[in-house]
Amino acid sequence: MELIITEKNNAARRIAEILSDGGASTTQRNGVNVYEWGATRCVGLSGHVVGVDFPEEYADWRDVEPVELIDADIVKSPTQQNIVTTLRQLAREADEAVIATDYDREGELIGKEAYELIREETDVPVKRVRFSSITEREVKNAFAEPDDIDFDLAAAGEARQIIDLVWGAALTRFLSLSARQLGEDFISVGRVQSPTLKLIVDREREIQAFDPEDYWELFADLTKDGDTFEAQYFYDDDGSEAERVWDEDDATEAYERLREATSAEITTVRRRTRTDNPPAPFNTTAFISAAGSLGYSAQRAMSIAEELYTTGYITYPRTDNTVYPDDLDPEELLDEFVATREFGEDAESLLDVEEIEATEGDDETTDHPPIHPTGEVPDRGALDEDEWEVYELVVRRFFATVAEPATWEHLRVVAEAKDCKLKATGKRLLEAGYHAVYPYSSASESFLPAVEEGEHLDVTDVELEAKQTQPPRRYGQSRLIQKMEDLGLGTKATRHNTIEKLYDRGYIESDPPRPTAIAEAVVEAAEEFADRVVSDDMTAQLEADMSAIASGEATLDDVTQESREMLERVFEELRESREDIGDHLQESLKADRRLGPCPQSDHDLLIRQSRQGSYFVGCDGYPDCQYTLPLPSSGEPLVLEETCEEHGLNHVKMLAGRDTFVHGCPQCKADEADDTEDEVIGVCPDCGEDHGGELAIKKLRSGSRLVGCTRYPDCDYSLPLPRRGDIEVTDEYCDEHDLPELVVHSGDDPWELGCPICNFKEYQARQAVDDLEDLDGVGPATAERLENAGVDAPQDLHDVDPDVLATEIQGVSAGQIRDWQSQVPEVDTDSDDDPDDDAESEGESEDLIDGASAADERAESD
DNA sequence: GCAAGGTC
Repeated sequence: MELIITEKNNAARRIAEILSDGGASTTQRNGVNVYEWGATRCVGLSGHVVGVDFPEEYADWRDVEPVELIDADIVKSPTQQNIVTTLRQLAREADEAVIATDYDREGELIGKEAYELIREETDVPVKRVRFSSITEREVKNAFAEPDDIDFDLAAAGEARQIIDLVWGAALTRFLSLSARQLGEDFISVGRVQSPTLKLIVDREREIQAFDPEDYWELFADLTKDGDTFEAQYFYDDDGSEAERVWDEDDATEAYERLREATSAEITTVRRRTRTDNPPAPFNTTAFISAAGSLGYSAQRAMSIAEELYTTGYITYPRTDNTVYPDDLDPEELLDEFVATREFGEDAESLLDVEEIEATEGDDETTDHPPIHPTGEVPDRGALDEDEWEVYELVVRRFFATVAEPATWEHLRVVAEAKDCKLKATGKRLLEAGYHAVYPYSSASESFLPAVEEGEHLDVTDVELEAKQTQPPRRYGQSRLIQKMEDLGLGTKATRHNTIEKLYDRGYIESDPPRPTAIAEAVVEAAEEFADRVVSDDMTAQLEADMSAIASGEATLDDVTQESREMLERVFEELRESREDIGDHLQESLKADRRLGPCPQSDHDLLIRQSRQGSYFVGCDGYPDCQYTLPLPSSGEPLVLEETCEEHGLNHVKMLAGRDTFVHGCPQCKADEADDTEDEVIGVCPDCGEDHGGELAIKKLRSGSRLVGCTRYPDCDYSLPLPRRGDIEVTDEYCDEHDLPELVVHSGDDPWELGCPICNFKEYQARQAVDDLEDLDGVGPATAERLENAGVDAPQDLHDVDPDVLATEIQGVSAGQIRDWQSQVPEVDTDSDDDPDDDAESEGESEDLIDGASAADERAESD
């Protein structure tokens, strides 16, 4: 038997299809797809299936001095047990193995990892095939002439693994221990994340240090035959044109002169035709950047692209390549779009030209083709709105790369009035070219009337504008990813994750990202004691070392030993300053939680955490000052830059994934609640009969709203209400619960929430279905199939027999169902479905409802 | 529990 191993399942499936001429069948072993035809088996890994780590005795951070990690052994162990087991089983049955992982350095290492697993089972020959795109020609050619694994190249990748682990783990533990930050809030450092963070911190330093300068600009309206256009004053500054006037007296003088002018003489008219070339094919960075200008975060853009890739609509989204492979025939691909409603016309217009030639970018690599549509075109209804928008972007980018250039006419006009020079520029699109199929890059025209030299135009309006120079702008996510690529930081597959990691670690917040105080402190500490780890030099050196290993000029041991010695020297410096560093880090962590002055003492209010883990606002002067304010019960609080004018407190944002919201000033929120009367809407279903409790719309000091019992805290019946919007109590009543229907007014569309009990029940049902998608390997489509089969919530999985359910649902194996079952903790379900049972634990919903609950109310009376 | 790199 011949065994073929690829880097991912998708590649295995397609290679099997090609080599078997469509005759391969799929079976599952240990929940892993294996493609079979004749005497061949093909299996996909999931990237690295083994990982490096320290031996177990180094696991406890408190027991081990961080410096000991430098010379600790490093062990490899399976991280994807199912796949490793399957690979071992298949290896035992094989007479020959072929490694067909991706054609790049990491692919070589993943291939070598597979090789080592195979070698533990058998001595059969192991070959290596390389191809840059999974097309029939490339794949068949590669398999016709197999090569050997490049062990030097794989060793280069291993050196990276070792150096990253040793530096990252040792320094992360050192900083975390010195600041006494052990649990979840450890302080991380790494070769890629830290220089990326420094980029953001350095930019922030520039912004902080920026000293704005005053300047003035002058504009005059010129009119010809009723057509008016704006011209800007300029002067000669050492041979170059300058528009900004730095001296106020000069500016007013020019202004006075221009105001006296009634006409201006055109002295120069210059026309030029400019060619505007279509963009290069998408690699990952260019794609993220284009999606960024449509409003998608890097992370979101990539996750949509991955979804489109796995469903087969676009090619592999992680690529450095900007040159289409020879196999790609643009005409053939365009043909696939001709019959479609959305793209038909554009595709046809592109096919209209004599010869189609695609653009090429500067980067040509062997990893994968540039991102382009596969030619399998989805129905618009098969995708959600975001997916369609991103898909259309990829299609149109491909269109643009095979379209004609655009041409522009640029017109520049210079006029003179009272010895003052004025200029204006206009541009007109002569040939739309690629803009006709790619509406994302700007093609806006600016109008100038046709004027001739020597002509006199009326000066109708003159304006003097006082301005200030602006600090540099913060990097947006896509700009940051671009910078990372320029500096060689991270890879196409990891850059967006690195940025996400900085958010998760509390190093940056908002978008564009702003560094927190702890981020600044970490960068400062690293700059002083471990400059390498915040510099892109470390990556540059590592790349050079890896090249040396790959070419045989150096060995893995040489390179890792030298790196370890360098880290030893860093630790010699660090040892002395451990306490100072720790103090500084702790002070910065506090600064990130500081809101502003306490109204009852000279101290500051801070965000604090109760012993039960809930967040509240408390005074730094505690226990002398015991002033507190509540915070919402869901999410992690984040201090925003913006402050409340009335109380001088920073606004607070509650981070809770999709349900993140801005809470605002906690003092304002508490005051609002104090000033709002409860509004009774009906009888409490729990205690109305026995004790006369009533339900009322309540506003809590934590900012939440709820429908709760007036006998609180004796009765804690409650239903959630949305956080925002005005609530209208209508005179229509719910037959079942005898409560008024509610309508929420916020924005343009009123939201008919209805009876609060009915609403909450629906919300819980919806939530349960959504929770299905939180299981690994369950997407929207699978969730729907599960729901149709009667699994409405993750808990329901415990009531089914995997073998039976697997026969009912297409494409789902019993193994997968068992895996999902293991992801859901089994709890004793309360058969009583009284709506307030779960009110306390429910989170916030996607549309407006929030988890206002009895827990909130309790928190305020504490 | 640390990194960065794969992939889902």
